[in-house]
Amino acid sequence: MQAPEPKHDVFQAIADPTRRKLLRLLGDRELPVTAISSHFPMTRTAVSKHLRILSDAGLVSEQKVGREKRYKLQPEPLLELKRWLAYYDRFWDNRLAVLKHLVEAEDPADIGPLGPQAVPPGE
Amino acid sequence: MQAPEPKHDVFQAIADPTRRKLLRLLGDRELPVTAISSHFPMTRTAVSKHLRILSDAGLVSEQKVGREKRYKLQPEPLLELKRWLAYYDRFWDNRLAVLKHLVEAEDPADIGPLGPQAVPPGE
DNA sequence: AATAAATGAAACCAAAAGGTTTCATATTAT
DNA sequence: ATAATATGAAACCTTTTGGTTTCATTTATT
Repeated sequence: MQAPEPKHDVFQAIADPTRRKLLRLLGDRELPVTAISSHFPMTRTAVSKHLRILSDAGLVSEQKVGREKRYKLQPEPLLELKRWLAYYDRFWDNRLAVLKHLVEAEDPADIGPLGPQAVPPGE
Repeated sequence: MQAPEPKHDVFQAIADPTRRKLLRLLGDRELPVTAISSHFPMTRTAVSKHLRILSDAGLVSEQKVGREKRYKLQPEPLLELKRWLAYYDRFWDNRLAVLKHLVEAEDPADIGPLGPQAVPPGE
């Protein structure tokens, strides 16, 4: 089997502010197009097109339920962005490392029951 | 003094693959336009315009030296992207945490004792 | 002083992006 | 069966984007 090779890449997908808002919205809840579009100052069709682009980039998944199609966040492709970004860590010096920590700071309770040891040996 | 309020945002700036290549190139070395453009299959003017967009987003700085203008990476605005991205850490589960660790390849001692993050306002 | 080099601005162009309205289709409700 | 709802496709429009060529300006070289 071959990799899906998305039509739109994640960099382009997140370039638009509407699409970034969509991702935020669909992280919380799984929603059909009409419900989604009520949050935006544009037509349902326009929102639908944005969703298509996000879907092409693998950032949302679609599930058809009766006559509606529910969209939900699929965060995995954002890892590519994270990887791209990680390259530039080397350019941030110690002053900025402070900010970096503030920004990255994870809730320790949110790491999950397995904790950091969940990473198998041999990494 | 007021914040510079960039004309182009970082999301849009990195959406173009040429501009991402430019950032990589200018991380290593500080270069004038003509030297830069030799790395790209387009005219010097086109490269110059891309540099302008990166400059507007604060991602490169310009220094005039004689008749040439040297460009260099300015990584700080990428922190905004990193902050935006950090929001989605909560959606990656343990399976993906493995990949995340592979991808980030950070010293575990570097994770630090900081508490939960403040989710930034805006998108 | 004359020439060459490095650059940006301007005018222009084709294609892509972001939006609209209209229409067709599938599914549910009455 | 009929009507209403949810959606995508199509055609269309305007603005932005990514590129070009040409020209003017500033700064070296010879």
